[in-house]
Amino acid sequence: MQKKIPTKETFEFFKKHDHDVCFGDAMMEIEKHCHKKNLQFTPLRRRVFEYLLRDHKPLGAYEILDLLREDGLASTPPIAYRVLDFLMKEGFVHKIQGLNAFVACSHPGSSHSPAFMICRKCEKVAELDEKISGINLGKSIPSDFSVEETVVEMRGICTSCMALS
Amino acid sequence: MQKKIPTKETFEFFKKHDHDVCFGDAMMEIEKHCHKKNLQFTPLRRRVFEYLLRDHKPLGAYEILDLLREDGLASTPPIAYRVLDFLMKEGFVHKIQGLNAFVACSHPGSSHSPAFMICRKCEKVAELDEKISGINLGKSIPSDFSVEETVVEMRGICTSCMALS
DNA sequence: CTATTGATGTTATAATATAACATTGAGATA
DNA sequence: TATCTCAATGTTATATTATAACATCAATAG
Repeated sequence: MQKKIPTKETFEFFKKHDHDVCFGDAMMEIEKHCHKKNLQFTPLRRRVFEYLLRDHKPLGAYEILDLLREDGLASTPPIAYRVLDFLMKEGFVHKIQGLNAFVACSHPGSSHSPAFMICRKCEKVAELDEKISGINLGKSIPSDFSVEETVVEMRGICTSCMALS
Repeated sequence: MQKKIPTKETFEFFKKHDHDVCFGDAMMEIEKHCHKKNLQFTPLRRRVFEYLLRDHKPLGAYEILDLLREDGLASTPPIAYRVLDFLMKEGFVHKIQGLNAFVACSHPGSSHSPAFMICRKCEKVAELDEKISGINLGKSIPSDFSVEETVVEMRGICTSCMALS
């Protein structure tokens, strides 16, 4: 059992937030999830998830491999892709299609069609869930198509980076 | 000058539509556009655009290169990517991020944040404009991010393919 | 005519991702 | 204990997607 942690608002990621809480929260969630589903949250999986949680910047598979190599771990492509597949399948990591990169999920558990805001300057990413974004694609589409999965990505610039220019 | 062609509804692409009209319409548009902007709609660019217009299936860059090779034309990667860049820049082709593939735009001219419905079975793609989709991301996002570009893709199954199962 | 420019052509390589198979280690079971 | 099984990890090779850098060519502006 862990202490209750205040809900964070996703779109605050571009501002300051308590990242230690954020990090610990996510770790706790994935541990709980894996325990419940009898899945192995192995050192390798933990390590990769840590890289992704460090800040809200997406990492490419080969960046992850570089980090693994620095840490003296195995670092051939399948290693990274397999771990990422696992983390994505369990809903703790998303792929950012527009960047060929991977980012830790900010709302694990909440059933989602995530939407991402990607800052083109700092490259950080914020994830919006449907309630915040007001986006719900499934409901807005024509009747001759049945949606199974959605990708929503917005490129732009975040307030912090805007302030710097 | 050309005869006025009836507006097509984008989401009818998964059903039957008059593809000759559709094709001719698009060709006319791009010719007009290039003439107006004093851009060269060269044989190579025309050929690639034709491949993309043939049906509403997205083509990968290397598929386009195969078609060029079959047609006895130059077919090294930069050829395809350059033409695709041109067609995308002018708004007549979009990239489908989830497929690493390219598709002819269905609403050239209409200022858009396109949304795509991609059938996982027949692999055809329909493009929705904001009015039809009811999607308008720019308006729904938090105030600490300024959207410059959006990617919206829906994977699923179209009526035609649904009917076959 | 020659200089510039945009388009195309060519060679090489970078970046991203997967297939196929080998090894290991931690339970389950005989 | 022995060994079976299975998921995870490790390894080798290769497929797929994309770009960098530079060469050529043809139209046209000066």
